[in-house]
Amino acid sequence: MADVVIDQEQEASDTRDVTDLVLQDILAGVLLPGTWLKQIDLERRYKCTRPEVRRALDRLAQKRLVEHVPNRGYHVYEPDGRRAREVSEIRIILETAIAGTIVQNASPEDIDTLGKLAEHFDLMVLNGTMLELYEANLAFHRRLLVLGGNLELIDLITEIRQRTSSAPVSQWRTRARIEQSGREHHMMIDAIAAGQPERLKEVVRQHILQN
Amino acid sequence: MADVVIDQEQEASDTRDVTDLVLQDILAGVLLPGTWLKQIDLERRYKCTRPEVRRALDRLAQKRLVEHVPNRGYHVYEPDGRRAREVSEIRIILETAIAGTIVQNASPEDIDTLGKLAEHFDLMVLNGTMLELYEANLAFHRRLLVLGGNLELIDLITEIRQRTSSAPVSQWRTRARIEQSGREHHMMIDAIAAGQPERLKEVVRQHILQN
DNA sequence: GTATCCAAAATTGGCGCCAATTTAGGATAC
DNA sequence: GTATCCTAAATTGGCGCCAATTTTGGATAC
Repeated sequence: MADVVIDQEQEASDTRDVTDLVLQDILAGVLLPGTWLKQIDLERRYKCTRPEVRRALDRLAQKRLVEHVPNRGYHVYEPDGRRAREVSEIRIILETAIAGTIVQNASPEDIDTLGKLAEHFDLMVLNGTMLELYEANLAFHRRLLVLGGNLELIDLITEIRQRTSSAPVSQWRTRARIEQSGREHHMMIDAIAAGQPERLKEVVRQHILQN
Repeated sequence: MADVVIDQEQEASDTRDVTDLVLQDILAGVLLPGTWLKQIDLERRYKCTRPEVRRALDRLAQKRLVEHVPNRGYHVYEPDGRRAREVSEIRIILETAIAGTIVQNASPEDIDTLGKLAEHFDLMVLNGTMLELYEANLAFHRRLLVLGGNLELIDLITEIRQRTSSAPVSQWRTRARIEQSGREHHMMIDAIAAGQPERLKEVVRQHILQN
């Protein structure tokens, strides 16, 4: 397993927490699975102190994005096929479960908003960075879930979604797949507009399985 | 909001983590909602150092069992009706979703094991402490979920189950309700033995709603 | 040439100190 | 007697040091 390579210093964006910064680098594929996260490296990389690094690592270990080996350190989790499959299954259960409510609650304005977010995603596919794309995707799905009316569920899905994304590169590698994701977003909106919950469920299922 | 009252010192069980100790005291209702968790108090109560206390508090805050107010401290979350309802809804979604798989996978030995665990729960209703009862209940449900075949799902349910338990006293207050829980466990087993997933789902739904 | 052992360097992780902020209590003014 | 301000005590939380453990590199023996 390779160590963290500090090739370029990153601007200290003081507003955001170190935990988020590390998390984003893992999700963006900058910190690859298996990478040992040495405290000194992170300290320099994110221009922060030792305790901050340790807090971040502990939190990420709690979220099971990194593994903690006592007296050895922390390293990014290796992709686990079984686990990824199980998380997908859970996501399908949760996200299809509220499809009915979403279809019921969606007003024309909501559908319009979703359309804008889907188009924003398409735009980021062409002109955005990996992170912007990731966030555009998150924004669309978050807005969709809001219509489900269960705030706790949104947090939960956001959380478990991060658990699989420890292999972001392998999942999002092909442009064709990303473009397909964009099309599926519009298919979801169409299903909602048509008032067809079953169709929405099917698209969501495919969307999660193909990610 | 009252502060932590240190009436009796607790034996230092060195094997277990401070986080778990605080967690259990919250679940057991020793640390009531609203209680301010002062670092010095916890330090003395659990015979541990300052950094250990802080790590525990940070973890519990991540799990949203306590709330962190910067420069003020941490306090146990007040019960939130909306949130409790939403968590119940999520639990119903997840636990009924795998009912079919559970019925399919359950062997006669599994049913036998479940029966023993259900009986153990009944026994604890009579002779056990609140914590033992809580753990007996957890053991039964965990064994049940194992039959669902999704390990990730078990962890997830265990996790979100803790989120509502911030009001353990109000939920488990009456003995009648606890005994009803015990009966429902047996009803679940019966439904599994009879190979009736729909009946299992219904019992699970009621079980969660009445908790 | 390869395996083993030992020592030095590096890394993790426990712990306590102290500054910054907040809270409580009392003195003063009205 | 009550409200306001100010001071002192208490609490949080940032930060760095140092011991314990692990890893690495090299010297030695076979």
